[in-house]
Amino acid sequence: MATHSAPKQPNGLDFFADAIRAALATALDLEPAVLVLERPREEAHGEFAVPCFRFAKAAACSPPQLAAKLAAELHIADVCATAIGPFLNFQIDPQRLAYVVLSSALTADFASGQQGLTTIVEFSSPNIAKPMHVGHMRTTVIGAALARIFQHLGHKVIRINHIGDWGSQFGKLVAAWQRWGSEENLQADPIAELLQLYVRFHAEEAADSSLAADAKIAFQKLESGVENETRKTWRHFTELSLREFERVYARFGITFDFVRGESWYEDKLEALSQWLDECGVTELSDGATIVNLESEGIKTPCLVKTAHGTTLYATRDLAAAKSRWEEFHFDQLLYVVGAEQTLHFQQFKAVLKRCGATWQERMEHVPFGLIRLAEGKLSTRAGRVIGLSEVLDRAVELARAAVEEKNPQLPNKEAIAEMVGVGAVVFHDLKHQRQKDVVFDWDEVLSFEGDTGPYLQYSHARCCSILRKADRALTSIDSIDLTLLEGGQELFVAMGRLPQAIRETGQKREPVLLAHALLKIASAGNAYYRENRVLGTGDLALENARLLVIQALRDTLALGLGLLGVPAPEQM
RNA sequence: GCACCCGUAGCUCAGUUGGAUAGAGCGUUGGUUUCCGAAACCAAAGGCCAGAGGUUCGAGUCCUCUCGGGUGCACCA
Repeated sequence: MATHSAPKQPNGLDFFADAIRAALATALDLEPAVLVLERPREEAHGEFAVPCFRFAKAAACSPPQLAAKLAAELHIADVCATAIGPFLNFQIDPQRLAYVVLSSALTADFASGQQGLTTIVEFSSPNIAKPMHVGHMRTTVIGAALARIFQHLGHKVIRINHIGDWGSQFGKLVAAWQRWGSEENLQADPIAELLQLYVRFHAEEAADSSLAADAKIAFQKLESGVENETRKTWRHFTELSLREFERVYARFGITFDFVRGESWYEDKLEALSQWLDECGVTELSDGATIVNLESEGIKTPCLVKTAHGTTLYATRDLAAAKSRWEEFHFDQLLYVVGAEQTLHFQQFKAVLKRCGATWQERMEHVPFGLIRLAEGKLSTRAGRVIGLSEVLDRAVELARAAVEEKNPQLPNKEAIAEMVGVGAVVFHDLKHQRQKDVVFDWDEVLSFEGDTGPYLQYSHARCCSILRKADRALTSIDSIDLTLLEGGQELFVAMGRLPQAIRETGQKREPVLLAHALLKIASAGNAYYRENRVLGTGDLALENARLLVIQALRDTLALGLGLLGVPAPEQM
């Protein structure tokens, strides 16, 4: 399975990187693919660097000698090679760099690719009957960003929301509902009522053993497949919850191709059990059905059925995986799920491996670190939660105040505040490396200055503002005199690196790479239009040239923000 | 007890698959607005990359151990 995405035409700095790699490969008699172009530490040294240490031995000379030799021998169009010690640096002709980067940035498929790969991203996956809290933020935001990025890279992307709508917890919920439920409260605020029931169940469970027994029976009734009162209640809860989730997704601008709860795979569970038996991997242990995984180096066996015959999380995930494979024949299936479930994914992949399902290699757990509060781990039961809507509301509220203060004359301030607030929250999440735990800090999430979503949005809005004031049709790049552009090198390089950043974001499943590439672009952009005034210079040719840069910058920021899921208002 | 993840500036984080003098933001200090938007820009100060060994031309990055934080380890999801 290929993981690299080749753009239709090398764009941005890839255009030069490919040429450099090809020339270097010929000179060193190597495959271009093995040559990794690095970035010189000093920007003044050029756009690309190749340390010559590893090639020196084969060339029978010292690294500095090799670097010097290659610098003298290589002839690459519009690229100048120089040696500094053992480092071979490449500088792109500024004129040519500006042309290539600007023209690629102005095309709709900038930094895209074309591949027929099918990528499934499973993300968000909240549990019915509980509110979405900050803990759901990471999977939702990271998953949605990865999905958009793979789509941009040319994959056929299938987004699946694997709603937690099945399992013994619903037996508990139904049992609690039958004892204490109030239809009136449920209508008024469904999630709050369901949450209250859930919390109460756990509070009273220890003192009243009949509760757990009732819950067990309720789930058995649910799993029996027979239409009954229990099932009706469960379906009602599900519908109410989904409606709540939809509201949050709408604010994030997220849609799914399939909202398939665990229950969707209900009728596939029996066949799955049979399949596991046929594969000869199941065995009984203390009454439960398990798959021993010691042969795969995993000590804990995978439980696929409880002693009282009900299915488990792993059972349903196995059924889901198999069903997806049969339906989509995916090239990759990414599970954007918290790192605390690493063992679960190792186990259930190992089960499939034991069954001879080679396609399990295409499945990948994309783990992320926990969001914790300063007071400790999030806990729905303990009431230690911050609702996702609450976070968004507070961010929007602050954004509203900021807009009111900085730009009171704007029309549709409310819509802009929503975009800024949501953008701040989303970007804050994507700014962190996936695997690291995040301590939730209101001040940080709600900050609009520095390395933040609103900073990127501001840069974008500034470009929009300049273009709006110029109020003219953009001249074609080929009729523009790019020699008039003196500065901007840093900006062009930053923009030119976007294709690589997007590619790597996909390969490493790490949105922080794109986030940082965008910050660099915005920062270089802010410096650019500060130093190079666009309008009112009295030189029309110069204005048009700079306007083109602003247009390319705006398009690039809009592209990147769109991929991350940060809204890009034209004014703010 | 075993396994996995994390430890970089006062704080929050990057660090180009092992390369050149470790970079941003916040905060601190100082500067920039008769000029396309100051949610911005410019500059200064701030580091024994948790600690100790090892691997090699070269280590924040790889290996081993120690310390500190987090997570998981059979009928929850």
